[in-house]
Amino acid sequence: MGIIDNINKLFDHRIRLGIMSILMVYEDADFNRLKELLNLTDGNLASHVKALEQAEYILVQKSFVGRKPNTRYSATKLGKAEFIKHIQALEKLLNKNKEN
Amino acid sequence: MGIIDNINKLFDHRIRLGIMSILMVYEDADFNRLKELLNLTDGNLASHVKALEQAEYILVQKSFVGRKPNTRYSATKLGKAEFIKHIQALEKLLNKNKEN
DNA sequence: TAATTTAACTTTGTAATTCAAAGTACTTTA
DNA sequence: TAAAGTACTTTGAATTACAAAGTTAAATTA
Repeated sequence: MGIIDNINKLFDHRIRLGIMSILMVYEDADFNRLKELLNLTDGNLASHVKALEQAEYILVQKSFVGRKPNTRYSATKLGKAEFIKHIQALEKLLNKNKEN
Repeated sequence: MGIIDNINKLFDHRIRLGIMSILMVYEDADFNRLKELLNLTDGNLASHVKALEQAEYILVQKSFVGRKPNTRYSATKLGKAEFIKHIQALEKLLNKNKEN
């Protein structure tokens, strides 16, 4: 088993990593907040959240805020667990052989 | 400026991240060591080290060890500096808003 | 000396990924 | 009624990733 095998390929991209790290800090974030924080086009954001949604790492909730449609995203239990595993794999990789 | 803009695209891939993290810990590593540690095919490893070499993040040194050809890779000053910047950007992203 | 092996690639070709831009549907605001 | 906002989907081009096979050159083994 290689040392990078525990790195989750879905998180091995700055945008999805960014989305998840935002959703680890905030309970939820809506489409436009993510778009602004990550500086993305609509289509690009949509495709990345879709990938995370299909993996069931995030939950999508549609509603109306006032009269406007609003889509909120939040990390699922699975998503949070996988994200933590990913970070631990990253840390392990980066701190490799500091002691042994 | 988005919060992921300081993530170096060259390092935004588990294999190249793995190569660099190895070369941050060890002065150098040869082709077969990297191949084994990262569990890669020859061609795949060759293409990733080439990308890092072209960016001048790693240095390639060919020699003979005993009677066998041997290719050693080491991180350049630039590579080390960029890697550290990348890790700091990662940490910043992952610890986002822990205090503010 | 001929065949095989090892090291480190390069080439090839396919598949997947990424992304901007444009298009869509619906609603609301001017 | 026109323009703008929300959240997409579609399109298409470019890039990237990867395994597998081929290559080169030297070394070893038969």
